[in-house]
Amino acid sequence: MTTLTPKQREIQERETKILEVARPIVVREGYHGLNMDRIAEKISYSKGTIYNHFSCKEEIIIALAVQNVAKRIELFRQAAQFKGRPRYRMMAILEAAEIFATKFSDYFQFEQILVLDSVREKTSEKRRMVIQNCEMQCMSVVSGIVRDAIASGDLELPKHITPEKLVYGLWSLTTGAYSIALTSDSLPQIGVEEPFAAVRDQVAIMLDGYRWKPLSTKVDRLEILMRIREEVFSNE
Amino acid sequence: MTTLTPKQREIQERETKILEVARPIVVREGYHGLNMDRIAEKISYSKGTIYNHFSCKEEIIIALAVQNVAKRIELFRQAAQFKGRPRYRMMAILEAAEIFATKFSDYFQFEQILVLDSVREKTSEKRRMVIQNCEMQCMSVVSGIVRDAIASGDLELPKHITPEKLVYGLWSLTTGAYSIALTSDSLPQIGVEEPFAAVRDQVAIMLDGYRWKPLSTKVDRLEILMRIREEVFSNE
DNA sequence: TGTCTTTTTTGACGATCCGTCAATAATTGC
DNA sequence: GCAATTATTGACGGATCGTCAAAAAAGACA
Repeated sequence: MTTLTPKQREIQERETKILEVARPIVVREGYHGLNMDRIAEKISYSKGTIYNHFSCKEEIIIALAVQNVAKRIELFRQAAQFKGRPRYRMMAILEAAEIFATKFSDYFQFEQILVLDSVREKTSEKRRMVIQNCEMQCMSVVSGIVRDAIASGDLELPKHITPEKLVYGLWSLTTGAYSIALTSDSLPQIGVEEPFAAVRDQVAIMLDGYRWKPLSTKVDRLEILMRIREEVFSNE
Repeated sequence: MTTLTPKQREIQERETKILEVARPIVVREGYHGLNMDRIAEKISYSKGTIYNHFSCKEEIIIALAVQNVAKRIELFRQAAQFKGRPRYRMMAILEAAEIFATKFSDYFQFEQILVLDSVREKTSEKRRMVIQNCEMQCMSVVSGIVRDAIASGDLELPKHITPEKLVYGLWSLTTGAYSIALTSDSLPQIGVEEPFAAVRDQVAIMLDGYRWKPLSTKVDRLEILMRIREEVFSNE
């Protein structure tokens, strides 16, 4: 199990190497910039060998995405462990999402490519499941916090709204905002200079809409944010 | 100006025809399904002729998007004319966005293709500007409603929050939600069966977070929604 | 070490699609 | 009706994909 023949090691290292070479190409030149001959040349193996690892270039792109999702879960789990009331832990989650969006911004590019049906079609069920699974785990961490808030009395949801719907709202707001911030030219034009700060405000307002205590008006949000950064994400 | 030679008419009609043929291909088979030879065959002209109209296939896709954006503005303008307090007019805007997302769902597919840098790069500045311009007009309709609400005393924004930031929040929330609803498989799995209804709830909660009067708790939202549908969108 | 088997690597190849352009056809102006 | 202009055509060169038979390397075993 643990012992590998030199050959097996070589193969494994080569797979890493392929992804290492592919990543900056996709990031800098997008979907069209990536092509098999180019990778082959860069890693000094023939094209056929790459096809032994990945059945098509779409598989390489989804593999790059897979490399990142584990980090996303890790950040979310760390955030959830912040010592404080559920609403503060939720603020920590938002901070985790922001760190992920900035430090691993590659990921959003891969995701943008992968939402295209014509690309997605060619990827393996297996890798697609890994990504979906991670997404669900993240959401489950978040809905856990919502449930804690309900249990502690800090939050009372309207009748027909489940914790999952709240999570759907936050997920939509943050991913929508990050994707607009990354791709749209209109934002600075309408005077939104710091999209991340703006998102934090919007989320705070949304949680206030739920009357999730303590309300943002009663709290020094900046101070909490600093504590989160120090206590949970000092290494990021 | 108004009179066209038969030849000019033919050319104009052919351009329409190209888009007519291309649209269902892109919708059904995505970016990769669309190719020039196929269009040429379907419209019974040679490939070269298509290149007289569009410099590349990316231009065809952005032209398809352009065909729809006018409708978006129209829907938003209609919505803004709803007779009632600003918050109800904002609800009408949300209804407009929902109608656009359902009746013109093609558009979101085109948009998903067009956010890719490698695709966007090949499109003309001119068509990109048309789209951005429409987007800005829509946002300006919405921020107009926000200003009306402030003027009438129904809404008071926190110090550092501009009407545009509020619009950014709503824009993020709705586009994020629609895009997740269209592409993610996780939604039904976590128990969110009716994404559009969920979005309406989330927006209501967000506006409550702003203390935008009348609060959703004081109002029969369903009744207002019915009135909006009847008075403004009965033809949709 | 030598030989046979299995696994891995290779790159030439066919297929597809893009975008061009010189040759041809149609239209317009006079 | 003829010359000038404009539009159409499809063969072509170029890029890239993914395959596969042949060659090379690795492994098994005496």
